[in-house]
Amino acid sequence: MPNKNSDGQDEYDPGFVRKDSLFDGLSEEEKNNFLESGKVLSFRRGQTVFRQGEPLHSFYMICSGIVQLSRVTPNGREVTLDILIEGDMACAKEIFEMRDTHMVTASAVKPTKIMIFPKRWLFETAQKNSVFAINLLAAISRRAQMVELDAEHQATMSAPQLAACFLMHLCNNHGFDPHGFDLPFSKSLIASRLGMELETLSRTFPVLEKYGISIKGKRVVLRDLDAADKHVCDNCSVRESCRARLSLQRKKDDEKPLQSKTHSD
Amino acid sequence: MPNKNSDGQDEYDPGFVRKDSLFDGLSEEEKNNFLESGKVLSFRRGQTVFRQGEPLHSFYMICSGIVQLSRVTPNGREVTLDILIEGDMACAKEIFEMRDTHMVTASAVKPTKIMIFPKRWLFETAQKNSVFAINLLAAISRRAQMVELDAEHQATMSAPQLAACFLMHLCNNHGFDPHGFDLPFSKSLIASRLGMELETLSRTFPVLEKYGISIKGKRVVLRDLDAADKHVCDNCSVRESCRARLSLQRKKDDEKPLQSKTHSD
DNA sequence: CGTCATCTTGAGGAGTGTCAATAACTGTGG
DNA sequence: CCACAGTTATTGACACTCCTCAAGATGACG
Repeated sequence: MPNKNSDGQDEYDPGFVRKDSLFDGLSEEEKNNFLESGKVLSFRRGQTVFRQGEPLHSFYMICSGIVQLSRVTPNGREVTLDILIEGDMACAKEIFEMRDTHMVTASAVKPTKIMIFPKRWLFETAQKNSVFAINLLAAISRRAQMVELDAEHQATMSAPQLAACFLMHLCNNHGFDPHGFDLPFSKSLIASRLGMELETLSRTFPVLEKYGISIKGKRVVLRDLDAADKHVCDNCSVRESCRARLSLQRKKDDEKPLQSKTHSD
Repeated sequence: MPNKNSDGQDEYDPGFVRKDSLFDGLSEEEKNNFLESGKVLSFRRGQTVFRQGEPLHSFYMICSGIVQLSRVTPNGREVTLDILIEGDMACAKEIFEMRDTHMVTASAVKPTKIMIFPKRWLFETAQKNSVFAINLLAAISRRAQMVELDAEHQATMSAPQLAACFLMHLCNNHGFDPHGFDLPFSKSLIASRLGMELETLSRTFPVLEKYGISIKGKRVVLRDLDAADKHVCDNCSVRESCRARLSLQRKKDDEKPLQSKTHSD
């Protein structure tokens, strides 16, 4: 259970600020100054962070946990647009688009801590601090590029390819060991994220064995990244990242044979 | 044929700077100052502006004409990611992502003029001028939102719905008269943009009659926007825009019965 | 050990992709 | 103005992928 301070909000742990963050290139002082504008809230598994159509007040950064971004389309279908993890941000797009309502619904997939900033803060900081503005541009651009690549995948890849690609990315983004890791969320969520039905996803798993990927229950093993690569996207260059991690892992294994980074939860 | 000045580049006509442009909120002086950093080049129908994989040097703004952005996927399939028109920009994403090569290929679909800025210029201007930076953030955010909505459509809509939605957007974006306009580019391009085969697109047209949309050759008539709306996306709120244009058109028709804005070429 | 949620497996059908033949349009040269 | 070739689009037949509905299987947890 998280500690609460006098305001009733959780104390924050700035450790989540990693990756290619908005605070890159800022002094520790500036960074901490910025972080004080936000407050950290905790969400239970299944709890809604914000809902599609509600007024948009804040900018969000995920400190820990997992958040599903979804939309209910006019036809009544639910689509998962993204699955956010530690270090990801939400609603920057909408804020700079000057929208006043949320386009998507965000809900915690597991216990999650989120840092929340007033949207005015984001806007004004981008105006005042050019380093921050450039970081924001980079982050939003990166995200836009990912979405575009995603759309390309949907258009050109089969269900098994999509699944393989997703698993490799997952391994990469979460820092899992390709030799074996457990899915951090349900297969239904994955299927929804990939724009396919759960049944279709299930049926891809036997096929993926051929690509050197095996799934038994929640357990995933990426055995042969080369084989996988033949059937999946080069663009993502996941293989390279995964392989880098693999050899890193091997070195670590040599040094401390007992260490396992699989469950970082 | 465009005039050439002493540098061999075409003279520019800043009239293309419309829409929710990067120069919003800047003084005429600043704006013109900025425009002087760019030069306008002309491209023939079919000519390549830049190619996927080539080094990325510039930021682009379309002055007139139509540009197809496409990618060849690792499987060898070509996907059309976007179709740019007057006022659209290209490569901002890639520049702020710090990429050094082009992700996509751009080619002129018809005779096209493009204003070209050094990528350093874009970067430095965003750093120096906070209004410009915010405009950039807005533009990239808007684009990202569109791509996301597009992906949602691909995932949830049938081929006829996609086609109907595309035609309504087309009418809207190009400022055509819903009562009747000619497609400004080939149906193959549209099919490729919608991630479907030309044959599939062709087969949607008879179906679209039911939705109040008729296509005969290049001629398109959006007869019943309400009927179309029932079968297409609410999100896009194309109907509203089209309807606004419809009543605008009616007023114009009342005033000057002979005017026709269909062929703006 | 039963209950609930999550997942797997099966059978059938709708929607698209593929291949191939035909038709319409576009521009060129006689 | 017409015949011609080249491009672009339509139409048909068939195969394949994925969705839908339905029935089990597995796993988590009290």
